[in-house]
Amino acid sequence: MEDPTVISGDLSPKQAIQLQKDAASQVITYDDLPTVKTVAGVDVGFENRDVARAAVVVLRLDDLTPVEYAIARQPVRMPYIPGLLSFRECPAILDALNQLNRKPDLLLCDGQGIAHPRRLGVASHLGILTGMPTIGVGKSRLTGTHGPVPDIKGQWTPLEDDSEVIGAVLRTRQGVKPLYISSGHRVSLPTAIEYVMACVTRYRLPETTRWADGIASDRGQNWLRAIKTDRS
DNA sequence: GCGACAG
DNA sequence: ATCTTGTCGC
Repeated sequence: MEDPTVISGDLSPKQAIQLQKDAASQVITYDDLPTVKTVAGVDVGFENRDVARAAVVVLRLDDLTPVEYAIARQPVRMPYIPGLLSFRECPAILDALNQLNRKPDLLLCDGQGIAHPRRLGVASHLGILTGMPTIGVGKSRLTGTHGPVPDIKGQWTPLEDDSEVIGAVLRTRQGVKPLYISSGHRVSLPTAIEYVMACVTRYRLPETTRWADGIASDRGQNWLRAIKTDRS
């Protein structure tokens, strides 16, 4: 393994796991990010199981207005294996990110950050690959345990693995299942929670994720015409 | 050996 | 992730 972070071609599960162990040591879990003016949401949808469609939507943090988006389609190379999600989705995401005119200051990814068996969920892996600050926003648990979460918007409970805090189980809205937040790269857990809440309005998912979901999935056209694109 | 298991 | 209608609750 020359560069332990590169995803080149198809890897066997064993190779992928070894790469994760090597790359995990490069993850930064303290705050090392610039002033955040724009936040992007990234998500991947699938067309007929064999084509991945990644969507990246950049929003202004102050009013959560979308300012730019990009979509990338790529043939699927790896199957979905719990713990190895990034190898399946990152190629398409990187492609979409490269299409942006201006890089966002922060990335909110669907899936875990360091709340992962080897501390390298898709958000952390994407952070290492791009060098960008990232946060993991999972809709369900991959690993770790936690106590009950108060049913009050903004409240959270630590997610831990062997008495190590790897994330937070956050109630983004009363009466709905909580979200699993964790540091991706260059963002601490407290800061991650703050930014996620800053992107939440009246729904369970932050606006970044809602926009990316909509565009990555089928009815993307409906969401696209709602964006006043400033691209040619 | 028997579960658990992001999207 | 994706397949899918109506329905319960604030």
